[in-house]
Amino acid sequence: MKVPSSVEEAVALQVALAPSVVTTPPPDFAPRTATGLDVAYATDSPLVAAAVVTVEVATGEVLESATAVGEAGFPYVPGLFAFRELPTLLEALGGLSVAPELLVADGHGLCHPRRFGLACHLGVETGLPTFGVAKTPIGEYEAPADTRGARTPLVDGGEEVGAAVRTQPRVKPVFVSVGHRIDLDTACALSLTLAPRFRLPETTRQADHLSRRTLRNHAA
DNA sequence: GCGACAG
DNA sequence: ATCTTGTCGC
Repeated sequence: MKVPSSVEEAVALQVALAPSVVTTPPPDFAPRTATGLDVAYATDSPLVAAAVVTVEVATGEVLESATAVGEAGFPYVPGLFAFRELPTLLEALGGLSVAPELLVADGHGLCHPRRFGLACHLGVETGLPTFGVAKTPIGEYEAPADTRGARTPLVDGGEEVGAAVRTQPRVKPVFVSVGHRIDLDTACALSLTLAPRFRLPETTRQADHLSRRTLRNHAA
């Protein structure tokens, strides 16, 4: 993947790619597995560790994982942070022996100023159904009822760009949005299925742990 | 000008 | 994102 050399170039790339996002799932889409992705950053170096973990949707059991270590070749700019993680994430994905059926990104998809967040970019780049689960919202929303499964619209610029989903009672909701080749209802349903016990889906939890462990091992 | 701003 | 101890709860 080619990393833009300027903010202007990065924005232009997002604007150019955004129209290729598909907001409809494949026919009879019922993934048996889901692959979570996350990246850990080093404190005092440009090193990043990416981890991808494939779990069985029905049980949460880990089936396979892969990692990659690289460098963040782009500064952190809100709205452009995908460019920091994408190259290393794609490299890690290449390490899997079984092709993913569905990607679950750690961040937003259509909930993005140009409707092309990390989850969209990952989806368009790989061609795979993808959605994003973020821990922090962009836009406005009303607090969902305090019941697992409760959901309210996430609105940005007058558009519904995602949903606040309560995966656990008395716990802050997560923010789900479409990445590619999926619809919001399916993404919300899968988010719930993948988070039977904790706030975040098992996919991102596993990927988060593995990326941190990979970064530590790399230092040592 | 000042604060906000996924990870 | 990352820097960090103890503490409450299952």
